[in-house]
Order: sequence, then C-alpha cells, then structure tokens
Amino acid sequence: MKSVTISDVAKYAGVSKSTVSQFLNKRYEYMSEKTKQQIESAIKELGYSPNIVARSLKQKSTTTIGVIVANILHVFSTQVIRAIEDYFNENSFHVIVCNADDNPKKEKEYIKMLRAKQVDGIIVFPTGSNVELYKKLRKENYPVVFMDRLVNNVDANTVLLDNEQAVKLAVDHFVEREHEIIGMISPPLKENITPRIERTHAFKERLAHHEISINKNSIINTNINEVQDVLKKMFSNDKPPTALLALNDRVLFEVLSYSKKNNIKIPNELSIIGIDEVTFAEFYRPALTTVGQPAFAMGKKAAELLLSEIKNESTNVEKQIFRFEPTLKIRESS
Amino acid sequence: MKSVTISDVAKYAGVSKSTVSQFLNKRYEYMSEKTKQQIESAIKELGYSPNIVARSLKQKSTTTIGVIVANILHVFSTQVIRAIEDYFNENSFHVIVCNADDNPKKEKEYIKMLRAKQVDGIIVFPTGSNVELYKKLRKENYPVVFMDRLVNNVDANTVLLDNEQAVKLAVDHFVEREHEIIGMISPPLKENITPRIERTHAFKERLAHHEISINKNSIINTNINEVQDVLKKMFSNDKPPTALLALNDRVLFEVLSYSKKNNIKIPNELSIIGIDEVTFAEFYRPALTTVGQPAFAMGKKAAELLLSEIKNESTNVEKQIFRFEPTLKIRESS
DNA sequence: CTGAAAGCGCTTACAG
DNA sequence: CTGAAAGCGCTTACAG
Repeated sequence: MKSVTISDVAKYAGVSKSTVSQFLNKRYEYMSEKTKQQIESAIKELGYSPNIVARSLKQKSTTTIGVIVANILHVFSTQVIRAIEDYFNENSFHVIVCNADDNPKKEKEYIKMLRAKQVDGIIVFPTGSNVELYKKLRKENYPVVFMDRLVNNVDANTVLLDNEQAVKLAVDHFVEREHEIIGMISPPLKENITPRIERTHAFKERLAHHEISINKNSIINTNINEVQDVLKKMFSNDKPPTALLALNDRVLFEVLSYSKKNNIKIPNELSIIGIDEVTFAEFYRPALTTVGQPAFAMGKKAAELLLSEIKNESTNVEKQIFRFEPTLKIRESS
Repeated sequence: MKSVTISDVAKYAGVSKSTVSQFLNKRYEYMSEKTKQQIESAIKELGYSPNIVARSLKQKSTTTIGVIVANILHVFSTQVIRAIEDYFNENSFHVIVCNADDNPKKEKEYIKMLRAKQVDGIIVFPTGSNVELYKKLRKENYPVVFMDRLVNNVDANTVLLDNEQAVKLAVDHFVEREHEIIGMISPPLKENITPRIERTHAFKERLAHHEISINKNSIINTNINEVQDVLKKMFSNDKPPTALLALNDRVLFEVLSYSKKNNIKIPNELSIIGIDEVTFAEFYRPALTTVGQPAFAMGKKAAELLLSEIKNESTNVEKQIFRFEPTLKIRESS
C-alpha cells in the first residue's frame, strides 16, 4: 500500500508542492479560486491526508504531549487524565499515557523516550527521585507541569490538593462529633510522596490544635498489605480510636474490609472518613463521608498550564504552586 | 535551546553521519573500536539523543499505537489500557489514549488523526457506526484490533467476553437458588453495542431454557439516568422480581442506590448479581456476587494481536474472534 | 498568484 | 572499515 504524498497531489492538480502546502495550511490569500478548486478535488480524488510526522520534523512540534502517572488504575489519575485529554483534544493535541508505578527508573526512561519522540510537553506525577532530570528539563525551558506532588528546588508549575485543608475538614468534623481518640492510616512515608507527608503532618498538627492527645498506636504509616494487621493490633488495644481517617481510597478499602470482617458497626462503634471520593460512597451501607478532590478541575488546570508553556505564553512568568480546595461530603459513616 | 543533532555528533567525533547512524543502530560489525569509542564519548559529551520523529519519517514506523476507548473512566477500559500499555512498554512502544464517548464523529476524527500521525496500529472499542472507515483501514491492511464489541462484515481480530456464558452463569445461579421471577436491567440497545445486545439476548434465552416465564416488566433496557424510575415501577408491580441481574457496573450502581434508598434487604428481599467486577464487591454490605471479566488478559491479548499485525507476522492469517471466559464470584448478595 | 530550492534529522544502498 | 549522496514528506523564505 503506497501512501499518497503531497507530490502526488501536486502532480494531479497540476501545481507545485509549495502551493499544495499553502492550501493545506489555509493560506489562501494569494491563491486563485481555480487553483484552490483543483487542489481540493485532487485531494479528494486521491484520498490524500498529510503525513504529520513529516510536518512535525519541520515544524518542531508534534501536537502530542505525554502524561506520566503512577498508575492509571487509581481513580484519581484516571479522572485527571480524562480532563487533560478533553482539554488537549479541543486543542488538537494527542496524549500519550505512561504508568511509572512510582519507579524512578521507569519514570526516567519514559521522560527520555517522550522527549526523543519530540513530545511538546509533559505532565507528570513525579516520583521525586529524578530531581536532576527535572532540573535539566526546566533549564532547557522544556514544558513540564507537576501533578499531585511537589518537587523541591525545581522551578515548575505544580497542581495539587490543599492537603492541610483536607485533613482539617475531616478532623474538625470528628471533633465536632465529640470524638476523643482519633486515628489515621496512611501508606508509607518513605517514598517521599507529597500527599502522604502533608496529610500526616497536618493530622498531627490538627489534633494538637484541638488539644487532643496523640495516641501513637492510632497514627499509622504502613504498606497497604499490612493495614489489616495494623488494624487488628489497633483495636486490641486499651483505647482504640472511635474515629478513623483513611488518607486515601486504597487505605479506605482496607479499613472497610476490616470493619466488615470484624463486624464493626459504622458509625456507632467506629466513625470513618476517607480522603478521595469513591464511586460507591453514596450507596455504601452506611453511605461514606469523604473528602473529595476536584480531580477534573485539577487536570484541566494542569492542561492549561502546559499548553500555555507550550505556546510560550508564559516563558517569563514565574512558576507557581496551585492548590485546589477539597470538599467534605458528610454522609452516614462519620 | 538548539538541540544537538547527528551532524553535531559526527563533527565532534570526527566521523560521518552515516557512521554515527550505524553506531546508533548498533551495527558494529565493521566498526573499529576507536571509532566506536569516539562516537560514544561524543554522544555523552554533547548529551545527544536521537530525534525519533526524523527516524520515523524515514522508517515508516513511529513505535506508537493508538487506543480508542469509549471512556477511560469506565473501570474495564482502564484495566484494558493498563494491560495494553504494559505490553507495549515492554516492546518499546508508546500508547496514545483517546476517549470517543460512543460518538462516531469523535471516533472518526481520532482514527484519522492517529493515522495522519502515522501511528503503527490502533486498538478500538468501536462505536459500530464507522463501518466504511473500518473497512477501508482493513483493506489497506492497516493494523486494527477491535475490543469488547463486534463489527459485522469487517475482517479484523476482535477480543471480547463470552457474554452468553456470563449471563448463563448468573441466571443458572439464580435458578439454583430457586428464584422464579428474575429481572434484568441494561443500558439501551439502540446504540448497537455488542455486550448489551448479546447479554440481553442470552438472558431471554436462558430463562426460556429453564422454562421460566418472561416477565416483561422485569427485562429492561433503558438509559442510566432512568433506571431509578424503572425500578420504582418494577417494584410497585404485582409480581416484582426476587432476583435482578445488572448487565454492567453502571447499572449495578443504580440498583444498589435504589435498594439503599428504599431499604430493600439484600439478598432476603432481592438477590443481586452484577456483570463486571467492582472494587468494592468484597466489602460491600452485603458482599456482592459478580460475574467478572478477565480485563487484563483481554487487554494483553489485544496488544499481542496488534503487535503481531504490526510486525506483519499475521498478514495471511485469518482474522478471528477471541472470546474470554467470565468467572462467577459467589458472595453474599445472591 | 505560484514555483524552485533548501532544509528539518535521520537512514540506507552503494562506492571505495 | 567509512563516507557522500539521495531520500523520507513536509514547510517556508524568496524570487519572479
């Protein structure tokens, strides 16, 4: 299957390649109506469609961007990607999606390959371990927007949740309901992932603010697959928490599993709030109180920032951190 | 920021572009050790990395594929994409993700643009309304794999669920539990989407097989946002169903919502099975009986098929339909 | 109003 | 063992 090129069209229409190219790029100013017609019908006859790779080579723009998430299976990432794809589709860009699995080596590989493919910019949930690479990109003025996670000393636009506020909303709500022992479960901190760090920190601070003593056995950072064991220990203690904050949806799943298995009554025996909205919050029994992130708005913002960097509208604008406000949805579990 | 090209490397290393290119493509056969060293260090010194767009233009391969789903927000699609991305990443391809929203116009636009970008192949959840376009692609021997949905008269590899079996599993289970009025809720059939059609058809057939009379008020194909109303009507009837099959996860959500709002006891008053595994099945109260699709295996299969078409290993192999087996996970809701 | 020519950054067949 | 040249399919500055 030989594909038809601009030369074929030119020959068929009896004009030069230049003129066809002018036509394709809608530069009709000096084009006679007749030429226009000829080219138009030649294109139709031959079923021609331009080779964008060739155009990209010349124009140094591929109208393609890359998005590197930790894992597309996380609902938050999926929503962010959807918002990004919508925005870029409206602007005639395509998006390449990559899963880095919080693996710095994989992330580095993806960034390199995306650049080699001359992608116009990248939105990344950074692992945080490739600081030198990020710095290099920024020094070259390559469009990069960080999502969900901060990277110190790298001057790039970053979109994330107001994590402190998210925790405040949850804790204050628990306090209002007169809980006195409030626990928290989070994935490990060691991987240096912003939301976990900021939320854990904010949690402790907020308890202090309310002058609630911190029960060491009730503030946990651990691997997802150990959450069940940790909960078991927690609830065999003297003073188990009466309220529990799940720092993200994955943790919430574990808490709900545990509660079900052990027949813990929610909210009578244990109040629960989860950060991250989940699909089943409304119709879970009981309906779940959550702190939701505006995932679509965040994705859209990241897309806008990236496109404006790509269009060079913001070369000298200082890079910023954009914090989005969470919302507490009070339902039945708290 | 001027980027460094193969010419720069050649000059720096004191050799020709050809030789550098040989080096890049690891054709070392006739290369002196010295030349190799020189090029290697030149590349390192200059921080060179090849422009893949230029390579693609020459080689007629972009090592990029496109995946067009209905909506990345559907869990099944996300899982399929993840499997595809994993497989292609191992083979050094990237994947562009597009949401067609079951909109044939959007789908057509995406297919055209992906081809214009010289993507090596496409995996698509077809809307079914662009038959002529699909045919054209196939006639040009362009690599295309269909996912989840059949398109008549288009000779392409297709990966989907054994929908008949999925329904059989559910209905037989209901019958075993001695249900006599069994209902089913599905999204509309008008859009010609394979799973809905096959499942609805299989449902009726399976009831007939068990000599269970078909209660017209209990077999529903309707828009998602009308499911609540339909259920209300259904349960205000003389003989409401005692068992309900939700044809996909979206419908299941509505059924669970309705049950919760109306305090319907599951499974005592109503048994429920949903097709599609859902994240919360295990720890819902009651845990949900589901018929799961092997989404990752299906995604992987589609990826394998596409890559083999791309590599031209299967030019003359007849295109096939690959059916995957669902699994019934009996939990508490049925 | 339109065309010839150069160039984007690679690869490859061929010559030596 | 290595290089000069042509070519992939476009765009664009310039000439006429």
